[in-house]
Amino acid sequence: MALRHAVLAALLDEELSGYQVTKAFAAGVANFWHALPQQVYAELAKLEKEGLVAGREVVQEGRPNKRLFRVTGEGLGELESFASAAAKPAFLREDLLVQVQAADHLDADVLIERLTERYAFAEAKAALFEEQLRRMRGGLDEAEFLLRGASRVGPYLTCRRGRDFERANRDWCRDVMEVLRARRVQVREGD
Amino acid sequence: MALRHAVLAALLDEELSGYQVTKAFAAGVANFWHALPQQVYAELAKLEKEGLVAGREVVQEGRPNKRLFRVTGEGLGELESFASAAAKPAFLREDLLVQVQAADHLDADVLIERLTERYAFAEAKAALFEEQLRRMRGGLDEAEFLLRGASRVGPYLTCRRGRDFERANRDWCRDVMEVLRARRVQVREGD
DNA sequence: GGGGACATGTAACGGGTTACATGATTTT
DNA sequence: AAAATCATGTAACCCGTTACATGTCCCC
Repeated sequence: MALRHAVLAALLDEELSGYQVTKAFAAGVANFWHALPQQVYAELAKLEKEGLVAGREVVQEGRPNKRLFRVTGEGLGELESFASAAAKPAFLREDLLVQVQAADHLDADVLIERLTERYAFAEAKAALFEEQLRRMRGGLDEAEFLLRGASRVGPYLTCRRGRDFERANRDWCRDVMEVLRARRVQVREGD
Repeated sequence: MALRHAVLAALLDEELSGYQVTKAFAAGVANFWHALPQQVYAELAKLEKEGLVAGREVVQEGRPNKRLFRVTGEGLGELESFASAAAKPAFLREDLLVQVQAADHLDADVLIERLTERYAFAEAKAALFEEQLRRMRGGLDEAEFLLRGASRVGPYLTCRRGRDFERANRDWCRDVMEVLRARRVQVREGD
């Protein structure tokens, strides 16, 4: 039941529409949680009914009207009690890990295709995160920003975790490919 | 729908009972997937009905009888076609990330408690993985084992990913705590 | 005698994913 | 003219989690 808290956390620093929240949670750039648009809209409706967020209609010209949401005092309380309870650690749950687990029984070429794809994805996502971090830092170097920066450090720290996660995925893909290629050569020499 | 493939992958190298598979998937040490006992038993039943695994009754003395499962030719085919399709990349989905995202609006002490807990958990899990890796390597150093080792490298490579994931979690917790503490001091100086 | 391993499930619930739906406006 | 962006949902399904259930044997 952490989606509700993720949505609340996303709304802490600025008033956003459901659409903007879904963009923050978009598959490619989600830095601290992931959710589909349908989930976000449903969760916002629930949160509003419970008084944890408040929405206001904004009439627009040239594009559809929208509803902007902000976190209420009760909403912040909900987040506080969420942070007071022990967080459940997450597990790695990647299709690719299952495939590599079976590596010794599968065709190496097929696996290398999968690893190449994942490598590219991880590289691209890490670059996106890196770009976001650069923008958040502004002109400051990281230590300076984290210690004395005026802006919020929470989003920066979660984004950094996202970047490092994808870097680790990238490096792992690279290493696994190296091993598979080396062993394939090994097998040929053994013939 | 990757649980079925995770179960198949777990059975590739040895015949196992449902209970042994659940142990392989146990929360603390799951190196490439995570599943609860109920899921494993249900999945094994389905896989057997579909002919992807074959079970045989083993009568035991002094403890309950058990059923050992092995992957059939069809089961291996299923895994092959699974590996042929593009794997969906996973997302980080950690309660703690949500909590840190909201760090600037929450009590630092409470967050540091959460981070300390997660740090200890990550450290312990990384150590477990490291121990497993050491056992798999036997006497060989890693490069030697991966290149010329006779045993299966798939499980080793996924376990290494698990270890590095938890190390990254640990280091991130450490860094975040450092930032929160430094900024707390900063705030006091600003008074 | 109690707790932990061994061994295998059923049932209910809730959250996440997939598919579908609508409609205006801006960009290519 | 087609595709992408803005903007918001409904409905069905599957999977994962939580809670509950049962019984033996071994070790402290």
